[in-house]
This record gives sequence, C-alpha cells and structure tokens, in this order.
Amino acid sequence: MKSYIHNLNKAFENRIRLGIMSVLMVNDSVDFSTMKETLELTDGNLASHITALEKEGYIHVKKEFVGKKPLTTYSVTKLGMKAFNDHLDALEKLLKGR
Amino acid sequence: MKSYIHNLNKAFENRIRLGIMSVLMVNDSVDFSTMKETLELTDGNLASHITALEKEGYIHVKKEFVGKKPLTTYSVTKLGMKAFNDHLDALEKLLKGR
DNA sequence: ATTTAAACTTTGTAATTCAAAGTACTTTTA
DNA sequence: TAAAAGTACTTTGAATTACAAAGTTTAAAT
Repeated sequence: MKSYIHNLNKAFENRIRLGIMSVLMVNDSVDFSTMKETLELTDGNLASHITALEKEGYIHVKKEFVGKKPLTTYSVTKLGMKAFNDHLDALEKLLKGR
Repeated sequence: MKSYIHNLNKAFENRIRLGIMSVLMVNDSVDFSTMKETLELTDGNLASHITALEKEGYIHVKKEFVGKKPLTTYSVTKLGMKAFNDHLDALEKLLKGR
C-alpha cells in the first residue's frame, strides 16, 4: 500500500498556482486583473506564479492592446491540462487511501 | 466569484504532511517505520513533518516500549480531523470552480 | 505637468524543505 | 565484550520558495 504523494506535481503544490490552474481549467481565458481579484493577490505575486507556470509550459500568456490599453490574458495549454488532471488523479487516489 | 484558495490550510499544503494526514484519516494509528515506508521518506524528514503537525495539535504522538524496542505511533486528533476535513472542503470547492 | 492605469520586475527578507550527519539508547551478533 | 544494528529522532547547512514593497514602463486621461 504505497502512497501517491510522489505522483503529485510540484508545480501545483502551492495554493496560488493551484488556484490559477483551477480558474483556467473552467475558463477559456482570464485576464491579469480578473485573476488578481479572483485570487486576491498582489501584482507581483501573481506575476511570479504565472511565470512559474509558463516556464513549465502549462499556461499560455497573450499580450495585446484593447482600445488603447494593454491586456494580458492567460489560458491553459494542452500540456497544462494533462499535468493538472494527472495531479488531481494522484490527489484523489491519495485522499481515498489507495 | 471569489476563490477558495485562502481557505486552504497551510499545514496541509506540503505533500508529505498531506500524505501523513491521509494515512492517519483511514488508520487509527500508524507507527514510525510504517509511515516512513508508506510515504518513502528519510527518518529526519518524517520526524520534522510530524513535529510540525503535532505543534498544530493535529496529531498525537505516543511513545512506548513493545518488548524491548521503542515504538512511536501516531494518530490524528479531533482537531486534526476537523482541520483536514475543512481543508478538503476548500480544496473541493476550489477545484469545482465555485 | 501630474496622475492614473496595466502589468510587470527587482529587491530583500523570511520561511520552507530536505538530505546528510550526528545522537542516544538498546539489543543482537561475532 | 566489543562492534554492529535498530529505533527514532535532532541538528546542521544549503538550496529553494514565497511574498510584500517598491520601482519601472508605456500610454492615457486630467
């Protein structure tokens, strides 16, 4: 009866990155401000966790101008979906004691 | 649509402490060696995470001699059960996007 | 000219994590 | 009886992570 803790993804251990992924799994794309308010984070904190997930290839960052204002939007990649689902599987198995 | 990430319990963010709690939620008591092997940890690493959970009052540590050998067994406290269930609730709500 | 807004980046400190080594006591083995 | 092994840690130290606060950039609005 080995444990599943080592199948958990380190990238999703942090609550903020877990939150970002959760939000992106149910929303096609979310912009910087919305994400910041949803998760109640400071600018810098959000930016750094976003960078971490982007480096793993789990999210895509799109920068554009809408009207005259810059707009940054995030979306989850296929790799990110796979990784997140695998993480949730491991989590579920761990919590169910198998 | 506020996020639930701030209802997650910091004590259970780490995979090892999450593993310890999961094991103790489905087993009345588990000894040091069994826990160590189940979670595939080094002595020191297990000991330090156990201490962290004990300090929070989430687990109880019992030391005794069985035959001539020392035996340390762990069990979850009522407070620990409550805290862990609250954490799982927050996790579930977060992941379901509510 | 100053302020505001969006989205960061940088800085610095504090906390966390973990392996490895060391400790203490006891028992078994050579 | 001396050495090795077992149980359960504690300590040390280095690396990584986390986070707030402050600074930066570009452009628009006042």
